[in-house]
Amino acid sequence: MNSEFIIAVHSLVLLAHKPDGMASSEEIAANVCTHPARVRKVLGFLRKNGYVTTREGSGGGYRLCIDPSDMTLADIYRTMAAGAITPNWCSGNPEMDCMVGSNMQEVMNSVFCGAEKQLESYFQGITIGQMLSRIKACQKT
Amino acid sequence: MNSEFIIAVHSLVLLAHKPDGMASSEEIAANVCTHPARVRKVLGFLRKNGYVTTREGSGGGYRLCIDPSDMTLADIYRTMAAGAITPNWCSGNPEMDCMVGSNMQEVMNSVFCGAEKQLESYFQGITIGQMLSRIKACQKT
DNA sequence: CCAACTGTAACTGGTAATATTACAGTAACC
DNA sequence: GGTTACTGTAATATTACCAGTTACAGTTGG
Repeated sequence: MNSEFIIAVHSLVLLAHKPDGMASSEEIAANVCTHPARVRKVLGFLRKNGYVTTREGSGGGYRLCIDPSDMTLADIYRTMAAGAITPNWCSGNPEMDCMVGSNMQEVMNSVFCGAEKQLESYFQGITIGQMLSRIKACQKT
Repeated sequence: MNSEFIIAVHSLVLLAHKPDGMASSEEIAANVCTHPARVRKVLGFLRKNGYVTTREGSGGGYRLCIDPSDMTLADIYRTMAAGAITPNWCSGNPEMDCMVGSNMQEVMNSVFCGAEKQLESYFQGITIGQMLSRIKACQKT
């Protein structure tokens, strides 16, 4: 899976956890363990999709603008990592004489298309709010 | 997805399609569009898992030794690409003070563990025999 | 012995992913 | 109005991974 998916999810959970729902790219980067520039890039995508608002300038940063229980991992997957499990490497070749070799790409494609749908429906069942609950549950033990 | 998974599936479908169920690495490689050495490596794994038998020496090659309708993509996934969708990149750090940053790895891990299971159950419903049927269906149109 | 294979390991080159740097633009605050 | 603290974005290392390739030892049939 795409690391940008991870960064997006982690950032949103962090924002959901903060009392004021706000944080700067530097603060998020320290928590995620990556570079602030990457965080800005990822959260820029999330802004364009309406999941966070940003404020530039001093005292600025990112703020969650959707209820954490209304945002699922499927939303984030579609935004940040659609097609991530479909391989970029292709076997066979449609020009080929052999029936197997010439049609494998198409069949393989339909298989992974189904796999994507399967994965999305799984992610559909997990919200940012639930992620936060799970984290709290970890903490207690 | 791992390209070795693709090569494995393609090779097995090809073997299932051949009347005598047998082919050399060179023949398979030409059909898959890759190098014979890669095919030998992949089919070596399949041999170790009991899906094909090999014969070295002149006139040798690979032969399917399981009924195509008994072999599912899930079997191949577990052999060739287990953990393929779980990211190798980790956010957060268990040593961290913050509750979110310190527990994110564990929670993210459980999420992807579930995703793997979901994917496997999808692959469980697709056999090599069905793949071959789908290819034949493509050919007709 | 020779030819045709498999089984492996090692090396190469290209490409994708991550980290880093840099700087223009913007807003708060004194 | 200047300074400080941010975002937005592009460009540039740097690293890691992956497919392709080569090479050669081992095996088998003729």
